[in-house]
Amino acid sequence: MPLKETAELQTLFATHGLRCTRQRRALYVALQASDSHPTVYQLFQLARNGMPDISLATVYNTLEAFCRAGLTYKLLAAGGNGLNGANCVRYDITSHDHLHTRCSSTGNVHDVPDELGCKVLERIPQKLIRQIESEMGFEVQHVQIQLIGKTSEKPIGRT
Amino acid sequence: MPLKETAELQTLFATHGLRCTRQRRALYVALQASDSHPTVYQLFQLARNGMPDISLATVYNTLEAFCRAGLTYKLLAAGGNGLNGANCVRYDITSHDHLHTRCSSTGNVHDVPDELGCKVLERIPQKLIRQIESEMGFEVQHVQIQLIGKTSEKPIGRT
DNA sequence: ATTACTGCAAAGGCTTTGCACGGGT
DNA sequence: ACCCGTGCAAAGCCTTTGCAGTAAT
Repeated sequence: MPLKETAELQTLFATHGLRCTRQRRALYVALQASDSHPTVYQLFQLARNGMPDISLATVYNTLEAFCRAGLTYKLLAAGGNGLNGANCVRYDITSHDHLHTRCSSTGNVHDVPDELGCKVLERIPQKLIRQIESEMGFEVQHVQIQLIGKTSEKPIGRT
Repeated sequence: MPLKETAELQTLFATHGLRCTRQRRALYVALQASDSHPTVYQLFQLARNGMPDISLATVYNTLEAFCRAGLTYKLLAAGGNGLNGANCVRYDITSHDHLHTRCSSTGNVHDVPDELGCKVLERIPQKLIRQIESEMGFEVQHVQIQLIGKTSEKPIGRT
């Protein structure tokens, strides 16, 4: 999936009732270019590279708007801690199920390449999912698989 | 696995260098009795039922102590958002890999019964995991699978 | 008797919100 | 021209920490 150009983003945003601003383009592109599922603050830093006066509040607002529009979704334990439902959010842009690795030391999250991730997902029988749904009274919409462990080489760099 | 009695907890805590206090027993039992992976605040409320003067700080401290001792571990995106690494923690007491459901509306987390969860986990070929490890430079320690969706009946109750 | 643990309260840090200005439509 | 989105700053809330008293060993 190639990076979307401005014109394409214009259409995409318009379709979802969103205005096409510099900040939103930058954030969308940053999200799209990353396979590490940045946190709000990481996105803020990324965006500031080419846009020094962007506000952290804008990042929060924009990502919330993206999610409302269905352009992105919250990853991991979004929905939080039972009080204000506000914490520990990472954002993701791709909508198909895929695998993540998460380093238990740094908390960094990365995508597992699709050709490998899909093979894992394929092995999960739909029949079992249906069985879980009926036994638990739960309707499964997505499957998230995280591999928890440690980065053994190739340190991530930034941080 | 039956609920642990006080004497048993005494031994367990001692083994891990922890003192056996009322508060810790209550929290450990609450965690053990729950299959919904409570947040700190939920545990606080549970504990307050039989112990009205327990402090929220104690819940935080105790769970942190449990984790340091290896009695519990943090679930989901513990390790946070890149700034203070402090957010969105849920706790779990069982140490073997298992599946969770998470309601995208309420954020509530529940265990999938082992007899079903294990069948899913068994279907993931170790060979694929090894391949991911070598391609990504990552050492996999745990596999966490979450089924994201909606509770279709049996609402959880407390908001 | 020692000292780890608790409870209280204050501090710290992430996230959200109100408001006026600017930019997109 | 309209009004949504941005930026700033303040408020809100979760989590952590310091300290004196208490309880476990």
